Amino acid sequence: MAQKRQADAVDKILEQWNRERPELDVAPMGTIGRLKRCAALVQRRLDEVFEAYGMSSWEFDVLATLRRSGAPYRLAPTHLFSALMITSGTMTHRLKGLETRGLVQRLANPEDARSVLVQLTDEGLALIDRAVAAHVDNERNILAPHSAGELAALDASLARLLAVLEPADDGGNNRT
Amino acid sequence: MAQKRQADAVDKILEQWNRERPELDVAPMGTIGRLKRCAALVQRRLDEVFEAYGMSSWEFDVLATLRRSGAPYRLAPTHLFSALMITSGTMTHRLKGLETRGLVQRLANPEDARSVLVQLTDEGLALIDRAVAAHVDNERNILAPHSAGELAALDASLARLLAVLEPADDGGNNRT
DNA sequence: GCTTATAATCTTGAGATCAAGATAAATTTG
DNA sequence: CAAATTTATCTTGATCTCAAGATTATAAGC
Repeated sequence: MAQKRQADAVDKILEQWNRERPELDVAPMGTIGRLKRCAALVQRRLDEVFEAYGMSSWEFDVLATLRRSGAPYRLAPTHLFSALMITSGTMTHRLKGLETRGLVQRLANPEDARSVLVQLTDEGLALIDRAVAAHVDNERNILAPHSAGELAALDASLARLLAVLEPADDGGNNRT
Repeated sequence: MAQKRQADAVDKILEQWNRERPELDVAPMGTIGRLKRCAALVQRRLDEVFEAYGMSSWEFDVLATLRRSGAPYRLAPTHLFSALMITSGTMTHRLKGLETRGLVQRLANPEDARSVLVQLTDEGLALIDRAVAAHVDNERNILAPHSAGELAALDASLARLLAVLEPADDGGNNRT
């Protein structure tokens, strides 16, 4: 048997349910509870670096999506909100803020007058290029306590879970 | 070597970064990206059941915390917002809504006039007792495509990650 | 070329959340 | 016991988000 690990916050929740509702098999709560809790705690650590670069998590997400699309760092809002799993209205709001800060600019799309193209400004490009390096370092630090083998196992497990969750996802945030 | 799995949305993001910033080792982005994406996709699935019971995710969380504390299903707001990783102001707002719906009631604490005790009403107890059973079933269905061995590996990996993340967490949402 | 349907973006209104601080009670210190 | 500190909750103001629908442009059918 594997070494018994110390009880964490999720184990305590499961114990409570076992006492109160012993007829329920709450094992799935453990796995999903840990998933959610890990994600929330990791997000807090990520936010620390974003704050150091004067941006919020959502600003990083938008700028990074434009940056990794490659020169000329230009995408339609529809592409952006689909990729980021948010609604079109939220995207409008985000772009307004980023444009006010001078990090992106909106250009008319010569091929489709309904749409618009969002492009990183020089300033936006410089900011995200610095921030993303610090961000990956931060992520590496967060994972640093784990061995390479542990990380490979975690990544493989999450990839299998994602493979099951993702096809069912229609990206259904689009508002038309 | 393990069988090569099909590329998922996160793999595509990593490929883009490798092309644009080949000097960065973005492997940590893969693991953390999958963690966040799995958590977001799972949340959507969970919300479907909450909606079927006329509640939102946060309402479920508060009622479930009270329920699993055991009879008389009564906790102080401080305990609740600490357990739920939210601020005190958010808790006040949540309790107002739940009290308006008649699912909880607020009682004066005879032992400490600064504080208040929140208790499930009969209606709140009946609702959460039905909802939690459906919720666990839903979680079981979400994980059903995976073998017992896969689930054990996922749970063990997440537990190790959580063990590293959790001690560093001071639960620092309290406003005083 | 009209008419209808589809598509892309933006607007509006409501709700959730946080940070900061206000209020008030209990506790500690001298 | 009075003052200062700590503790528990609530209030305020700002921001983010979504759902629904308005606006405008393109595409398809006839």
